[in-house]
Amino acid sequence: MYAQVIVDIAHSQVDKIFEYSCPDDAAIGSRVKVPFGSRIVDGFIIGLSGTTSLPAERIKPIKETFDELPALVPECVSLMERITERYRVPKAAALRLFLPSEMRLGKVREARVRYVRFVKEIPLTASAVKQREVLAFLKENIESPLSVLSEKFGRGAVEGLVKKGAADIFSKRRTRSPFSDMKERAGEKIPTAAQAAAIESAEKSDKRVQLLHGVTGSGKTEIYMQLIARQIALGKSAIFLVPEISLTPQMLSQLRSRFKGEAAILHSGLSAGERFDEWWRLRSGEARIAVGARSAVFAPLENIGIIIIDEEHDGSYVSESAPRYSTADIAKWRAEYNDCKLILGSATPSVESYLKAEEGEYNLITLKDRINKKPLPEIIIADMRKEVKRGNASSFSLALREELAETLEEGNQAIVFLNRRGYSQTVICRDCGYVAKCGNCDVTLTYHSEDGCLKCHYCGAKYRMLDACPECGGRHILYNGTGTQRVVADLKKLFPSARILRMDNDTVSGKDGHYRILKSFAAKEADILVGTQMIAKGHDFPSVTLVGILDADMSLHFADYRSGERTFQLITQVSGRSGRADAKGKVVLQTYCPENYILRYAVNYDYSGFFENEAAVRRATGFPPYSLICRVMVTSQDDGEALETLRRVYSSLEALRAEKPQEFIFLNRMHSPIKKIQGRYRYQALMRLKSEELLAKIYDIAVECSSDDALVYVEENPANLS
DNA sequence: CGCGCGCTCGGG
DNA sequence: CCGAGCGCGCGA
Repeated sequence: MYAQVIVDIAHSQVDKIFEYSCPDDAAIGSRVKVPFGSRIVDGFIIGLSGTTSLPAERIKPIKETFDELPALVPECVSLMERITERYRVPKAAALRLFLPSEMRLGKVREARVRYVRFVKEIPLTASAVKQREVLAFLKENIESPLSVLSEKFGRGAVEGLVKKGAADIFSKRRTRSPFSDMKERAGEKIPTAAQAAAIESAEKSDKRVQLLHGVTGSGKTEIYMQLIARQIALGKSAIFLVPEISLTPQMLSQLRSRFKGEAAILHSGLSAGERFDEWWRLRSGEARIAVGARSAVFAPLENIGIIIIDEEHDGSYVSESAPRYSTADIAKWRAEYNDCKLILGSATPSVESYLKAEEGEYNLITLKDRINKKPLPEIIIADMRKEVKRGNASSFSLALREELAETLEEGNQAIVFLNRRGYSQTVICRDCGYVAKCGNCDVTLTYHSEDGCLKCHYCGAKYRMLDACPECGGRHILYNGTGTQRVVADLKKLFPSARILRMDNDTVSGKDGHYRILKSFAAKEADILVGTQMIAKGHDFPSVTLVGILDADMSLHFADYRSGERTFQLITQVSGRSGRADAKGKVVLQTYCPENYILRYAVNYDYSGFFENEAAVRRATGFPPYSLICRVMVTSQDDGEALETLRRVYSSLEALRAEKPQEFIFLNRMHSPIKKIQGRYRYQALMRLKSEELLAKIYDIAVECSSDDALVYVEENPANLS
């Protein structure tokens, strides 16, 4: 028997299939060790054959096979081919996506627990009191973990018995089940009429992809649960994807209570061992529901009955390192392979997805009401220009202050949202205009009051706060712009007795940093939660009746074709946090341009109005989804090398344009807006293309121009152009 | 990717 | 004449 093997070296030069001889029981998908040149490397069997075209003397045998069950399910081979074709990465790089990283590095093995078991009765001397006790215990219980026995009777007694042959030690695989200590809530709910209709529509539709557009609080989660439960009942498996930040304990406990051990959680908060065990539970069939962020789309499941992507518009579904896959693409391929439905759910679908639904490619399912027709919170616009005129220079409008006071008085909770970490955005010298910047990153530094230093939000570097301007020596240092830290400080002054929590990248450290904060807020240990982006998503706080959005304009003025879409999504998502239980919710939206059409639609919860307008703008200006924006990034530690590489990239692109001028709407090259990040210089070629036709060739150019000194990569419709 | 081979250049 | 340095191609 011969095996086609991909060696686990992600490099274009060894990106080919090698043939080895193997035992007849070898299986496709197995991880193996093979001799390769002068060394032994890991590899994957992706095919088997009885014959080979190579001369027998060149064929070497596979050294060993790793797992009793092939790590890759058969579908992986076809997915791997699609990934390599679409994103132009080596086969090994594509295959690596299917394994938890800790498995490849061989760092984690299965966790094993040693057990002691009863073998036979033996005579014991009168003095062996402890051993007699152990033996009696074992006869009663047949087997028991070694650690338990050792603690109870002492290690010596146990070992004595083992030596005498009365007991023996063996080991069992242990599953490090995360969240096993979580309280379980009530199980099944009865779907509302609207939910039942949505479920039926999704199941009956003849379209592969279902776009579930439901306002915040319309009960999408329950629909997902029901859809999953039905597939599980049919003996199939399911993948449920959520943005990393939505993997809250609430959501996990809901899944656990509903599906018990059938659900396996894959996310970055788990320890390596936990992730490894959860992964194997899926692979072995012990669990059939994979829940997780982006990478869980590669879950080792067979016979998939449904794939769900919640908050489908969320930016975290695009990988930011090679291969820069789009989760929806992979999910579509898997849905095709398994002939099952893909559900995209959101309160604010991406313009791209909604357009596909309108054009009939996706089936559109709409939930226009909250559960029990609870009203959506009222959004009050606070015109900050008037506040300034009125002499109010603080970050809080009069309206927000009044609403905050009222909320606190009533014993309810409030969320204050703004999209800036730290205390103040920039530190400027008033004398000469000097702005403090990071040495590695060409980015302005942010002042953080708690440690009294300047931080770079791109590389995390810390600098000492300036006493004087390094340029002119002036001592008039100005803190410009407001961050979360400052908002907390200001709120404390306004409401001295209020308990305030802050949640942003600086306060959520470690494995369960943000769970701790959210849990504490949910337990009403604080009255006001101040935070960035990360508080916007899917959390359910029944006592929150007020949401303040401090700088709704911030994201609006970004030089990005999606800034309107993002702002709309953000306002809708954050507003959705208010008034989820019985009390009526309110939202105060502070802005300097209340007449902006995006804000108008957001205030009225008018998604279709927003969509029609936005789509018309995109069509007229030739922006995605009516075109494809493509950026080829070049980065290098050496400025000259980066520039030289960009020149080569650009001339190849120009050659491509000469071939197919009608495909290019636009092509240019430039410095990246941020010239340096983490010590690497950045240049880019930016283009707008009519279609995806030339994408493969552009990826090829990137691969060709990439070298040891300069990294070249392609981004499709990049989320930001920094 | 990591290795070995062979070619080239420079020192003695 | 030999040893170090580098580019290339190979691995099954």
